[in-house]
Amino acid sequence: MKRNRMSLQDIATLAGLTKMTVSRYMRDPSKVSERSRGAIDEVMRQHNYIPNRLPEILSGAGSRTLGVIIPSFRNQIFSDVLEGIQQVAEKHGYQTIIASDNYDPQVGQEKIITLLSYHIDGLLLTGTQHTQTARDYLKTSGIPVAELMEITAEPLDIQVGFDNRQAAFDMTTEFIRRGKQQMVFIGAMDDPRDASRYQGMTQALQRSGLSGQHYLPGAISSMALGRRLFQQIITQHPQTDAIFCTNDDLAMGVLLECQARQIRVPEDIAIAGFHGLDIGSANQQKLASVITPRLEMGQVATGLLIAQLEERRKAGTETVDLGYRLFNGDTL
Amino acid sequence: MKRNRMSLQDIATLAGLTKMTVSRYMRDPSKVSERSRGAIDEVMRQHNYIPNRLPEILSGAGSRTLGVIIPSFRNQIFSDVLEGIQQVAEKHGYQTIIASDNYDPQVGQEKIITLLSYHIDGLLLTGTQHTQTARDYLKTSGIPVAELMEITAEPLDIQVGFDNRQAAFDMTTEFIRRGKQQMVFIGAMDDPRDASRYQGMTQALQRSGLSGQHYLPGAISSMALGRRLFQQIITQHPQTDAIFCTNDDLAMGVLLECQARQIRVPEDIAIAGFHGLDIGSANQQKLASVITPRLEMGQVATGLLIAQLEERRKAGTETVDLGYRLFNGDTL
DNA sequence: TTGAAAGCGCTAACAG
DNA sequence: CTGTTAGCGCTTTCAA
Repeated sequence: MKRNRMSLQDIATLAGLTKMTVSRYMRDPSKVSERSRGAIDEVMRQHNYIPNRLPEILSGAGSRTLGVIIPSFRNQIFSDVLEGIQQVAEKHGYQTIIASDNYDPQVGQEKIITLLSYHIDGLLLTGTQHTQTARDYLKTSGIPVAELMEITAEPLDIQVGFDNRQAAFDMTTEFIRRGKQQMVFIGAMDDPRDASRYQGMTQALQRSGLSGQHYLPGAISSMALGRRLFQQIITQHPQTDAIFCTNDDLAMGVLLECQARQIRVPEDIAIAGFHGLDIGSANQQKLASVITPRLEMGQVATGLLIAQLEERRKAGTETVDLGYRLFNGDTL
Repeated sequence: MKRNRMSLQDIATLAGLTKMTVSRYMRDPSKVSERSRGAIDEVMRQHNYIPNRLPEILSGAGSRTLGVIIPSFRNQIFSDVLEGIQQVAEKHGYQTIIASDNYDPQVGQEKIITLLSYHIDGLLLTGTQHTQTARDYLKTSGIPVAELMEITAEPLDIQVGFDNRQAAFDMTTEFIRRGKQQMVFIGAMDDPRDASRYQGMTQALQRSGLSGQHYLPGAISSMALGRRLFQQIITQHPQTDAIFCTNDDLAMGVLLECQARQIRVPEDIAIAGFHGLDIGSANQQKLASVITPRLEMGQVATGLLIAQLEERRKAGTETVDLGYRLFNGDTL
């Protein structure tokens, strides 16, 4: 019932050896004599020794720990990415320390510094929007960084994502091809991904001499939010014939509200979402969406990050575009 | 571009002081002279000093870090709990290290030991099913542990949850009150919560001289899974008139499949889910469900855990039952 | 107000 | 095969 945990020294004393022998045993039992092994085995079994990773990390060995910062836990998108990260990290024996920044680069900066103070070996970030201070710290730290979900011209190190702008451009083009003319974009937290998607839509519209509206609630997406926003939209812009949402839950909310109002989808109003979530594809009337590789982004980014760490090469920058797929469903 | 990060010593040398003075400055700038303060300020600004938390933690101060183990990131239930944990941890200046055990107590045991080796101050676990070895390590470590999502007779320290069995009992009673006789329970990963819920249903049925079926796919719940299982159920037990699911996504899958098959809900088949997710309550036909306090469980458990840590009292065990609410919706 | 010494628990390097 | 020494970078304590 002691306040202090058992140390290697304690084990060694109990086994009549020095901590060095016990240390060797821990890393590779075959490196100590049969005799010692038995003695240590016995003591260990009785005392639930908890290894202490800190001294080793403190003396400059790696920590086999990756930092992860996501905007929010309450968004399935990032849960999927996290799952991918965990899978690969676990496979390679890496721990993860996860923090969330609530979509705020300033908070993100603090989290980055905190994670660095724990001696993480590498860092996975969402998006490419970081404060200058954060960039400075990251450069000083010298650890490899992976940015997920977006592709930009200037990766810090590793970048794994897809082209949000192009995806929205393509989906919008599909709306137009089907004769829709009065499009509205519904965003959520107004993060850079939302912005790129809106930009893509605008560009596609412009190419056809059209223009569109947009709603940026600055809130986390949900079905309830989608319903609420659609009520607003249909009042303010009754001529709307197409709605493109930055997330499938928003789009499902819109779809349900259309059903409630006897608005025909897609004849009166066409709807598309983003990400290709279960919620949309399992629906009776399948939701059109841009299917994104969320799990894969986590997996690939973590794999590349660990590869850099293991090979101890600080390779040049590396960008992987995992692409996306348009799913037309029944709402387009 | 050095491989080694800057230490307090380095800063001190550059500022013409000793590391002790810089250390004091870091904790409280008013504890050093105006002169020193200026010198340190200046050096700091130029070098992005990253504090090193390890030495302090190593020498026995707390780490202000909590460990968290959840079954999976791909289940909104735990994302909500996580969010609650993060909110409170952040407010009190605590970091979290999060791991997932894929619903496997054996994996959970490993994760517990790993987290302990990082000197966490406290630990939040999902559920109350732990290996004996895990229990031994936890006791030896002496840190306070919070168990979430369930209420049992023997908490380790803190337990924050609700009565899964009673909740299912109550919901089943409601089914029966409405004349349903042929109930089927759909579980997911067959974790102890699933088991308690199934038990609650069985008890309520027995009280009325009824019995029920159950399906335990051993997979993570999803709408698609719900649809698939319902197809099986309706084939194998065509007389089924009520379906109770351990999660709302499963229930929504069932509901959609009913719609596809022109089965009237709730007249032909009544449906209820569990947790009260957006997906069910935002639906046109509102899904009956047991509404659970997921965010609150995370918040309350973390608050209690931190309170114990700050007061340095290893209080006796503490159990908080946050309850649940039945929502009858339109499917009952 | 500042400095010097000791120590947290481990492992790398070197000896025996 | 096993032991000894030194050191990672802080903070605590004691001293000046």
